[in-house]
Amino acid sequence: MDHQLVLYNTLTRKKEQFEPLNTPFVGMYVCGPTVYSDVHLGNCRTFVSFDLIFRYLLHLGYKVRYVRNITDAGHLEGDNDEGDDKFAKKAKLEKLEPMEIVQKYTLGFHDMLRLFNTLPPSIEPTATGHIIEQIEMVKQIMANGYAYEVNGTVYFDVEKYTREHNYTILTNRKLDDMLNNTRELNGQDEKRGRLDFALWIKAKPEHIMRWPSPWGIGFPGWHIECSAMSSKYLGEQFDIHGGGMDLAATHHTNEIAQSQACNHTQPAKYWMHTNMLTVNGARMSKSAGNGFLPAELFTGSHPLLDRGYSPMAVRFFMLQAHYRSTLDFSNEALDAADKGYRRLMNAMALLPKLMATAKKSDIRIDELRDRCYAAMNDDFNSPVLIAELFEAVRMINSIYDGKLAVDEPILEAIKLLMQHFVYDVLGLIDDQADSDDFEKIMEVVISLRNEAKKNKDYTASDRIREGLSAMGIQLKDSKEGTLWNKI
RNA sequence: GGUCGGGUGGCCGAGUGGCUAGGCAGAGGUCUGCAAAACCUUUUACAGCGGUUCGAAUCCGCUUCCGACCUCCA
Repeated sequence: MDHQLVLYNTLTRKKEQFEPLNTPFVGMYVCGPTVYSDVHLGNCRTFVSFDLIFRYLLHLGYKVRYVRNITDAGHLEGDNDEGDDKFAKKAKLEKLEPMEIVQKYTLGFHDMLRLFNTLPPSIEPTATGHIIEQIEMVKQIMANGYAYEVNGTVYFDVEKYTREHNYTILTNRKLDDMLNNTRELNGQDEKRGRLDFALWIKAKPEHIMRWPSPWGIGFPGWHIECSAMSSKYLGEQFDIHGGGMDLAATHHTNEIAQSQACNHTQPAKYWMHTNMLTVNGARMSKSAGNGFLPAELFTGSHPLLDRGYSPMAVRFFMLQAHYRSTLDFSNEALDAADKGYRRLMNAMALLPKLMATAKKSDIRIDELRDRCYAAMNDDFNSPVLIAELFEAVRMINSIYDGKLAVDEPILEAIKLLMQHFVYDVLGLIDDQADSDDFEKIMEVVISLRNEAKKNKDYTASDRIREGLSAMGIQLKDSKEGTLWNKI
């Protein structure tokens, strides 16, 4: 691979040269959603971020196997291995089977991500589909001496693990502080150590999602599924493990411990964490009730939203910030992003209309292309990439206006550059593209208006323009002809 | 309380020891029947206080404010 891709590794807390374990193959595992409720915009940001990463790795020519799980079992309300099962609780609330809940929100999740134009992962395994693998992994961890069973529940022995390994390697927290700050053990707790977590949980009689195991009827703990499924599909060691930053401290820390205890190896070479979407400075979260649902986002039917925004405008908004920075949501910010997105798309629409007129042009397109790659190679810096692409937008507009002359090879290079970065890497598409029929109707309307203009019948031409404007179609006259777009 | 990350112009958001990020908004201009778009020019910055340095928004220290994680969340 001829590139200098550098990415930030949470494990080492610095940017590192990206060197896959087995070039050109790349294994990437990303923690997917727990499908017991609608995804909100914050969830989507994470998956859009990893979509950008996936797309860029593909663009560089890697053969990427992208695995993203669906958590459909074992995720309790309290992470201290207590509380109700999320699916059972929701099922009771909606008077449905737990798997109906899973199906409903899995479909909703897929619909939402399709609207954001994310590429589907190579494999999307579910926790319930891998109970056997999880049981096998728990057995191996026990055999290796890092887990113990109490009354049908199996716990991971964190204190034993810390004697040989660095449990907090991912977050660099001090174990003593964690021990002092962890919630008091309640009376009925069976755990030996307060940091121990459940690998397998005994099902109470009323618990619906249940499977037989060597320790009795029960269900898997939340963390074990990712360890079991990532090693099944990507091997005991793979390249990239990703997820939201909020997962690093608990979920990913436990994943590393489980894999290490089972396979005697670090599961992933690079750990990547995406930052949170915030609203008025506070994290968008399910419990805070400040999250937006798809329908609310698109229609603007939420108290915090002034109007609706298209999924592509929102994707552009997200990509204008770096994935490791928090991104603050506001109507003003979305409005600005929407306009910038339209400016970019209008330039893309102009691209096929451009003509090479010069024998030789002095546009330095190769320098611009180098800067685009440099931006993405620097830890997937999409905001800088977008800034560079706006350079190209200005070029495209100037060429169209006849203010800039371009020769054939350079014009082709510009087209290819935009194709690659706007469509392939950023994954943006024009959400206002219309059917051929509609395009043809508009051609007729515009030619009628231009005839009226030619005859200086401005009353007629303005009536046409105003009529279209009332429908949300904006006309733009120029020497080269009349363009239109929807507002 | 512990750990970590931030405070950049009207808004969003990159950058990071010396060279205009970019988008949106504002101002002026070119073009145009008018409008819009486009193009050109342009105003407003790096939380505060010290220190290092020829030079700091960028490094160091202190102060202050905000956020995240430590409890379910991407």
